[in-house]
Amino acid sequence: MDKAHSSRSARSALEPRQGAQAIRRALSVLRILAAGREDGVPLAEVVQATGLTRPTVHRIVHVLIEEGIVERHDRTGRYAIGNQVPELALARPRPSPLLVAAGPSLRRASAEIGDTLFLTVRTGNDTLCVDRRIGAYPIQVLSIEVGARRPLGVSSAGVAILAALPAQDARKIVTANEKRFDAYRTDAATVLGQVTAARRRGFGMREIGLVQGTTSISTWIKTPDGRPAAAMTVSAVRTRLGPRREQEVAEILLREARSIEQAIRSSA
Amino acid sequence: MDKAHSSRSARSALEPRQGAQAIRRALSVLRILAAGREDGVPLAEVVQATGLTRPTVHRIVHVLIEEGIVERHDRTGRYAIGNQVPELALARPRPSPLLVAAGPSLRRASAEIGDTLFLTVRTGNDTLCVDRRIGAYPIQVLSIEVGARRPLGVSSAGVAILAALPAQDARKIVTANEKRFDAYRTDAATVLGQVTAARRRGFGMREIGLVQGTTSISTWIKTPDGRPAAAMTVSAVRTRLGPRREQEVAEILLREARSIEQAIRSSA
DNA sequence: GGGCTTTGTCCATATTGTGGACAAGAACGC
DNA sequence: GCGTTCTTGTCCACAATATGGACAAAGCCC
Repeated sequence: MDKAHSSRSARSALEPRQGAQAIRRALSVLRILAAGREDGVPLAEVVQATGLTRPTVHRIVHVLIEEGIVERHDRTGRYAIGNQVPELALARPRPSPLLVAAGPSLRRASAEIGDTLFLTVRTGNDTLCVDRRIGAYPIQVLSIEVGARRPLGVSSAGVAILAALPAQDARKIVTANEKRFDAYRTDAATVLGQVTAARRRGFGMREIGLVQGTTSISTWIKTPDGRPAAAMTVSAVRTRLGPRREQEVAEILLREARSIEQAIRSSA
Repeated sequence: MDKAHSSRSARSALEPRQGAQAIRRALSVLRILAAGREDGVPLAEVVQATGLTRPTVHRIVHVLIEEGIVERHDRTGRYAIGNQVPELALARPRPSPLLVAAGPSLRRASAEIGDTLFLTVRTGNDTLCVDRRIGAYPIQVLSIEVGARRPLGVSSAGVAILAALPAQDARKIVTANEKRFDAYRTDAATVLGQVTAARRRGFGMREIGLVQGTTSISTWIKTPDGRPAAAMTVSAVRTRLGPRREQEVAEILLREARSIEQAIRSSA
């Protein structure tokens, strides 16, 4: 084995470092729990989503409870993120630069479009909704809230982000998330199909949103290094987004996505 | 060994569960990093504060970096809480009941006293500042910000909380934090002395605040189960808090602390 | 009360994580 | 420039730690 120069250079990029299996496992458990938000997630689902064995998940979860990182809801038996997590988060007082950069664009687009607007970031293999703006139109799709977290691929935002990634990376993520797709009634093949379509079209779309009768359109937002870090999404009841308006909305989103990318570049 | 009924009953209270050393260690590292806020903490200080060996801390920290939980500032080489922590925290949307319950009291006390007011919670062996209100008086002590985290015992809020705990628990915490006191130029004996004084007096006080020339007064706030969970603190330049005014301010703080306790009880 | 699903526990085992010892940078002095 | 002292980073033999198969208990639904 060539141990000569395997260290320094290759290390930072390829994520090899070992000697902490348990810590990594605990974190993947936490990320699954985060997707369950206030209500939490039953143990069996964590087992399914992480691919770990039940005793292992059980042990991890209960240690995290003792440490205050996880809570168990007595009524339901579900496990959820505990209140020490926000406490740790207070150590980072500044709002993310993306949120700052996106502010004006979200305001403009929301006023112009009138339907609900979402800003979603990529975090690992998940999408995470970090901002939501309600529009002026009387029927709004409010199912997704700030903090909502889903496997990349199941929402139109996730599809858009996957579409903007190198095809190989996208495929790797979809494979990694495969086990979690069942819970959202989709599968790897469907997701990959939507990604290809989005790549061709230039923006992501789900004609059948996660909520019945809604449609979503998403554009990706890239950081200066060319990697998609977020997506901007409009969701509306299906009848509001016919072919004509779809094109119109997409153009606004594309324009504002470019404007956000510009704002990030000049803030860095 | 009596394994008969060692499980179920004793488990929840006495924190025994094992099989996750590495996870616990990673968490204690995280809590130290949280105390470093944006600037972070040098590796050596994490080693000192946690009592772990350097290779171990190094390994843990770097795995956490790969996972996005920790960041390393390239200029300084210091380690800090990473941006995935706030992302996980988004899973808990509700503000803590304490913050809600304390709102009106903080507003009243701040208006009445005119000096800077802090709400500090206990989290494990640390105090964590969760709210700050600036008063009307032109000289304000602003050194402590929301998110500031310190070992229980080094601030007047910490002393107040320790004073309200059973003496034995307080001593245990002080011992656990001993290694971290150097960094704040104090030691276990001094802290225990202040705790005793606070217990007699009915409120916590530091004549020489963490910042030169300031004085702080803190009252503890107990949850319905009788355990002190937080403290309310006034900080001012020393000359503002002579013996007469000290008594006056303490009375307001004591009154509002009871009022917060009442509010918690009725919200639960 | 019998089947079914989900959660919790035990313990022998080897895999994982440990930390002593060593190496490589960085910051200072002169 | 070249020691000196600091902090950070890496290696690897060893054993304590975390693992997961198998079993138990607790709910839930008919």
